[in-house]
Amino acid sequence: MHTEYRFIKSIHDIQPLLSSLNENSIIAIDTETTGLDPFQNRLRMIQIASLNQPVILIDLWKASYDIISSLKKIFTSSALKIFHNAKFDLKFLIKSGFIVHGPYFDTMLAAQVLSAGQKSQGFKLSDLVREELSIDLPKELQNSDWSGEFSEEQLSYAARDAQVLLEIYPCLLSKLENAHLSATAELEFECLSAVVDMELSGMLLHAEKWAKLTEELEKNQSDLAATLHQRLKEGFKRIPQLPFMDNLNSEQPPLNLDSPKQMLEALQQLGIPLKTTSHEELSQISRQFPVIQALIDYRKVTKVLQSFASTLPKYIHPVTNRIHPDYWQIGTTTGRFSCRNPNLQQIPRDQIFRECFIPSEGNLLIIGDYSQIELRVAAEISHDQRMIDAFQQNQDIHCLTASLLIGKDIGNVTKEERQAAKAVNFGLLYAMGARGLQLYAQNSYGVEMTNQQAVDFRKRFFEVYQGIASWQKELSTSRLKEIRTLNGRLRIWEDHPKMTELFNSPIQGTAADIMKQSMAMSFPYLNRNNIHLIATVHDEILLESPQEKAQEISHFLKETMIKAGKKFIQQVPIEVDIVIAKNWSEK
DNA sequence: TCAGTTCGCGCG
DNA sequence: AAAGCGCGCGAACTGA
Repeated sequence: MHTEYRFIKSIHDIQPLLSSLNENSIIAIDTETTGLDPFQNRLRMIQIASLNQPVILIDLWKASYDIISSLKKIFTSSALKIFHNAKFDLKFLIKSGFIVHGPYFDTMLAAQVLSAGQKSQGFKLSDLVREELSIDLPKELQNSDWSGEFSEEQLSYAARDAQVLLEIYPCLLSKLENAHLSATAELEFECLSAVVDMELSGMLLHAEKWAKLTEELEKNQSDLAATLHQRLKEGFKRIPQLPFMDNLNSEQPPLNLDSPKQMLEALQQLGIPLKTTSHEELSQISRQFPVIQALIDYRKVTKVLQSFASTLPKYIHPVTNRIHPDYWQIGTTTGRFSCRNPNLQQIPRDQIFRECFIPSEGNLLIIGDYSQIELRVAAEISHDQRMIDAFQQNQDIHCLTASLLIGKDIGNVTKEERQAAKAVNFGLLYAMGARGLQLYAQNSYGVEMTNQQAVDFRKRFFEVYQGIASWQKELSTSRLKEIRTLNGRLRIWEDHPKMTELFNSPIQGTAADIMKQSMAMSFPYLNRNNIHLIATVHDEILLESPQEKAQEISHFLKETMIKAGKKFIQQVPIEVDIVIAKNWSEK
């Protein structure tokens, strides 16, 4: 494959492209950098492809002032800008001082939207080119070095990567239209700037506080390990013929407390009836066996220690002193974000962890949280009149469920009853069984219920919320193999889906649509005011704002989040809780 | 030995 | 008839 290109030497070489730009222009942009980290590595080359023109290549390290200012004009023009994984290029462009304006078309996001959750790989540029153009791109230059002189081969590959974007774009565009996925893709593209800002901003961790916390947890862990050993030993003393006895008395670590396999074996030998050592099974018998409670306690602290406490500091960036995770816009089959390196979306809720996430000097956090968004979406989608009425009358939905289930006046519902109803609401919405409900209520909300109670609650729930019941009934008899969110986001299954997945997908997915809409809608204003998005956790947005602007910005965020919700949800009001805080634990 | 899988568990 | 869904991560475990 040969690509015509022009290596820009002077302002005259870039003039044809610049002067041909208008609001209908379409350009494809790719960049080459000296590495993957926008804070430590440098943007070297920019390639721009446009219709009926050779690809232009600009060596940023040698570009004159004139060329740079031409580039600035190109990036802020209203031309459609096509990228593959725009997030990467945009981060480098912004760190290099460029302002880049949409509209964007991201070929990677487009392909992911089109795949509708059917595959998790195969979104590399070369994959798309093979699929859309039936062309096998020659192998990428292995570890290509973009910090020295360019070879002819490097230049030609660089140009080619920009050129093919222009060629696969119409294919992807028409596929999106045919699949009625344009709105979904548009929303993803409109989100891009917000996601870029979020990754560049990252979050600030109070490192000293965190270190102290880690120390305490480590002490805690060794105490709990000792307790667990002690309890195991006590158990085996009563059954002295068991082989583990010797082990436990020796100096060597008797058995690996972290090994599910070894623990299962040991506990079974103690006569404790277990099939696995999952928390679910353990929690049921923790009262009868002190050793089980000891294992649960040990595991809890071990988990947070190895997953968070000891690993998080490794992610503090040497340049910014902040943590910059990777967000994946289509990291999940339903449309939610996923987050990695580290996954800030699963920092324990416990105050001792979250209070370590703080704003920088002179700033405050603004935390916006959609209230019961999935239940509101469910009411909207299922048209359940009782649930819709409840939300419209601003009733507490969990109290309402409690009062309806137990036939009590809504004002007399106790805290415990509300907790139980919360479990019922969230569980049964996605068709949890009675057994599951019972365990879920216990584990998530500390609510004891008998199996019979769970069966009754389940029955009552569907009598009371008939709209939910008939919506589920309709779906489960439909034999559908695909389903959409309220923004038209599609999920397709290869085989017949589990009903539970079919129920959950449009609800979780619509909530994700709303979150993305709110990010897209709020970014331009935030950006103008120099306010940064610093995280998003499914139904929650975090901003960092100078103290003196916080009031105004929090008001704006709340209104924008509600406005975003209203775009998809009309029958039910959207509620957003806003907090201005000195750390992440204040919610 | 090492890549891939499973278990268990943190979050929403 | 019965059925929680969506992730990422670390350690243990499996298989060639």
